[in-house]
Amino acid sequence: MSNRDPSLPASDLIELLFFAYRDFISDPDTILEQIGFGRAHHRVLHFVDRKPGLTVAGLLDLLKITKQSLARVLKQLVDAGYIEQRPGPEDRRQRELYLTPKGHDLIGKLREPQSRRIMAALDQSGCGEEEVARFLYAMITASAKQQIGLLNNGRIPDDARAER
Amino acid sequence: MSNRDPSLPASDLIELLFFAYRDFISDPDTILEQIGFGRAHHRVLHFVDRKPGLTVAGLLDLLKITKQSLARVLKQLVDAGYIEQRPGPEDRRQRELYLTPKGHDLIGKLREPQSRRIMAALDQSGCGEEEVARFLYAMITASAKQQIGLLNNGRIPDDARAER
DNA sequence: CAAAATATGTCAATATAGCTGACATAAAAT
DNA sequence: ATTTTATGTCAGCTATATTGACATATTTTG
Repeated sequence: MSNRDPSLPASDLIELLFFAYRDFISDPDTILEQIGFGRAHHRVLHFVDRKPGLTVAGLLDLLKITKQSLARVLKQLVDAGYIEQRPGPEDRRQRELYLTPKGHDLIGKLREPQSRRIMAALDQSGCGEEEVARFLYAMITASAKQQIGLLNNGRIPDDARAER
Repeated sequence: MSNRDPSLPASDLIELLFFAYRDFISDPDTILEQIGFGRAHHRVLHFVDRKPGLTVAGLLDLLKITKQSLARVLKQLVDAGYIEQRPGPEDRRQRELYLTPKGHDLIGKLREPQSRRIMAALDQSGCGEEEVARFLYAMITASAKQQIGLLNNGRIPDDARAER
């Protein structure tokens, strides 16, 4: 009954991933648009929230973009009062990044529809959160897994360790 | 032990989805870059492969981009011999789109690393393909689900129907 | 201590992929 | 015959990325 090429399994999943991610990412877009921000701002807010005190270099490493690309976005976030920069306590060249209350508020609002969509999908599909987390974690390239480890202070998401 | 806000569950999944999708999409990017194409070309090839004879309007609807945005990409694909346009048999204003052998070859090469990554992730995570398909399908907005139905000739991916 | 390396910021030019608006053409529908 | 539809195309705009060059403050190193 399937019209899929059996020599290329997972072809369905390729397409589902495209649609799922597009719809998933479109939720916060509406909110961002209203305040003149884009996805780039969202990502910065997300990671600074996840790792308060993250440095500019750390952020660049996570986002895998250039300093110049980050500069504009970060400046807008700082100027608009969503992010605060503090000189690093050890190394005063560094700028540690922190969310302001306004920043916390925004990332919460952006997270809300995405969280809601995920919870609904888990519910409808009958999949467990750890299960899906294990799959997604396994989709990630090794080098990025390290970064996730750092974000989680060494804690690996759920039980991805159980990789036989 | 988690540093997650319990009022916002699925926060882990939000991040995992970001990394997973980024790495997933980066696989074909390398191949595309070598021939001067981008992700937009990939998407067009994918959907024309999935639904041979797709019209321009149908494609616009799937991609949710404007005619003007598609124009450049489609022209390049046609000019370079990856896609063939034929006037619609019923309505001669329409341009039905088909992959040429060269187009089939390319989409196959683009699909390969993605397919490989997915299969490896299913294997490592111990998740079943249908399970993951059910979750991803549930992540998709209702209107887009209809389009997937059309692509599959009415067949709903795996058993997403079993949505209690 | 002087020199080199590092963390960050900034200026300028460029590319890609999207957008809106306007208008053209051919074919179909009314 | 007129209007609507499917498609194509021109022009200009935006967001987000890029590279290269250079400036500044601070830390590290010889």
